[in-house]
Amino acid sequence: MEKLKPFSPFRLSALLRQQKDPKLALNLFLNPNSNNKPYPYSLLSYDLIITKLGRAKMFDELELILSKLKLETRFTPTEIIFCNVITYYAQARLPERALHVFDEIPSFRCPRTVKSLNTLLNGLLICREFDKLERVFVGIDWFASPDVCSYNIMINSYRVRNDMESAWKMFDEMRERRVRPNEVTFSTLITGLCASLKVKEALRLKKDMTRVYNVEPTFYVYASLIKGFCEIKELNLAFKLKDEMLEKNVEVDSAIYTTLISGLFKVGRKDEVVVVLEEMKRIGCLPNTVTYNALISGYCAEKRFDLALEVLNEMEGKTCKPDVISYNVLIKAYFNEGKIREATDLFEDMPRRGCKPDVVSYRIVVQGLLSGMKLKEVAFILDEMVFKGYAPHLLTVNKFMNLLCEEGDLELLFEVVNILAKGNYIDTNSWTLAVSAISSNYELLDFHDVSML
DNA sequence: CTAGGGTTAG
Repeated sequence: MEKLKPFSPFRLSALLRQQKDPKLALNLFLNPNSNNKPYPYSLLSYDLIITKLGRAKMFDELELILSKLKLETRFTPTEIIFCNVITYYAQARLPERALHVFDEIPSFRCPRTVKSLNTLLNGLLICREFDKLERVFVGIDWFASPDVCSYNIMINSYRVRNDMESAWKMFDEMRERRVRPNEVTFSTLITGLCASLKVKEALRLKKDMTRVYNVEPTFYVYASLIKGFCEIKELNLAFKLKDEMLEKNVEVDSAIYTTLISGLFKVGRKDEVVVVLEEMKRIGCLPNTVTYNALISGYCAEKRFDLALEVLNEMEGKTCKPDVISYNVLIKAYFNEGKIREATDLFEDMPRRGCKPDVVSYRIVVQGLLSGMKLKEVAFILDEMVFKGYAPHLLTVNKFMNLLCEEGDLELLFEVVNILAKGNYIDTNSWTLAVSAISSNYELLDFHDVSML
């Protein structure tokens, strides 16, 4: 085998940067030369390989690199490297390892600041480790003095738990400690208020943030408020906020417009939807697939299947193609209206139209056929589903098997048991039910193989 | 990659 050529540290970094495969990058990193002299790695090459291994969740290999880095004496690693590692562990839901990395930072001769502390706080929030989060925050002064970002993470941790009272306590504490709230602080609080439908209160806070704290509302503030007002059916106020965004040159994107469109449908003002679409066109905001899906969903709710189909067909000629959700919405709506034929036709047409049905599509079809008492068809779809490795919904399975028992269709029940057993999709209760139904009546079945039971 | 948001299916 040809020996690997030695690389200069500069060349090694360049090669690492362009190597997409993390395993090959690791090989490159570990074997940069053919002689046995210690290799003069650069900090950049460490940074590159750590990033690649972290993104690939190759944590054992990452730890190996870190242990090498710990022995380096020619330079001091930057704190940002450890921030990255903490975040990789957090995203992989490994809070203990994230904590461990934080503890180890000093042993790399790297000073720990509020930056890595905040990364750790946010990592614990990502992992939903609220107790650990609180414990770190309470002892925070031992490491560093909390800044506005630390407080924002804590406020957000209470917001995700719908504990706005504690969020406000944090807000008070930060002011006592002379940490000035910023636009993130207010958008987090406003989002929390809107989520608990205290939209008017949220609007008041938007006024106060400018008047009292001299912080201008951001895109995030508007997005939350518009959603909030749509939810409480105050469409006029939602539109007023959108106009204010345009006035203040805060970018209005298609998601904001989509919120407004679905809001209009919800209050039965579907005639105004076209006006919104025209405005989007006028200001150069292109509707995306989600916008069109909102239209399909809205028209379906109005039982205007003709219009919904029109949108779907229009999408097929556009750059934003219909996705699996477009079809699922329409199929579900057909079933709800008892239009079983239309629903199954569209479902079966999906592959030809270039869209693969997903587990949700199958669940919708099973549920729909079951409601329509198309029991043989349910069994057929279940078979296809199990073959594709999609898990049927447990409650639907139980309902179906119960129904077959009640109907006394033991033959079909037996078939369904065979299908579902392949994917191990039968729970204990349904097994008991099926076994007792079939075994107490097996002489009625026109086949004899019940050995599998 | 120290912090925040909104849209469509189940």
